[in-house]
Amino acid sequence: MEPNPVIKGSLTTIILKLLEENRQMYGYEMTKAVREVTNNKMDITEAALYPALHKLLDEGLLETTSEVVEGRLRKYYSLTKKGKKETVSRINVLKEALASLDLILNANLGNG
Amino acid sequence: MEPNPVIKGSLTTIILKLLEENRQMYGYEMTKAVREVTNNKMDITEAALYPALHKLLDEGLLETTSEVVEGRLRKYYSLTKKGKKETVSRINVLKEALASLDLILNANLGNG
DNA sequence: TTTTATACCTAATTTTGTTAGGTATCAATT
DNA sequence: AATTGATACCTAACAAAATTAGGTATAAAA
Repeated sequence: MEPNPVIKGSLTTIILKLLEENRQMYGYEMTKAVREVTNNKMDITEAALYPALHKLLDEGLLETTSEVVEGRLRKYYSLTKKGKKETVSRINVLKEALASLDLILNANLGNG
Repeated sequence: MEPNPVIKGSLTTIILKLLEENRQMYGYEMTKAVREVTNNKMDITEAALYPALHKLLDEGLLETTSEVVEGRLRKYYSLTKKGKKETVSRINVLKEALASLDLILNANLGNG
């Protein structure tokens, strides 16, 4: 059972959604959370995740605090004020896009 | 009302889906069909569409026949045998990915 | 002591779509 | 007669985003 591909372009919105529901999370935790809620059907690779997190930081949507827990570094991410606004907006955009895609995949498109 | 972004990676599957329900279609017709079923919310640009069609041709999933209708060229695309199989598979993969994404966007992901 | 899980990361490449055009026909408007 | 809008095909340069394929390091378990 190979995991579902991450729908391209949705990764940053997934991150924002996770942080909307959790005050703070670290990267590795996000990968586990996604596997858990999707029953291991979706796997966020770290090679995609970390650059995405850094981009969201650059855009001012996230901020970080670091901690050492059990001898290992954890970099916690949380939404900035700007990030909270943007999250609502991006989730809506994605949901609308998904609704359109559902129309195409499920509607009757035939002429004959 | 700006159109929804086309979810990246879904374009070729959209094309295959259209051709699964219509024996043959030409490119321009596909752009109109998508606008119609999505109430103008999704717009497939021709600059994305034609390269995607050519790629599917190269993969042996589509074949073409050309016609001149009212003085203008129409290049009709249809699914090959291989294309029909692949269509079923790709639609399933996309639907599963969408289901996982729905879980993330709608599920309760919070710990606190 | 080697493997598994945790935890961070980058570089090169590929895939895919966007931006910004181009060509040409036909019908309708000015 | 000339322009505009719809039809109908297309490409080139670029950007965005993920994949492939690594790397480093700690701690726990086998």
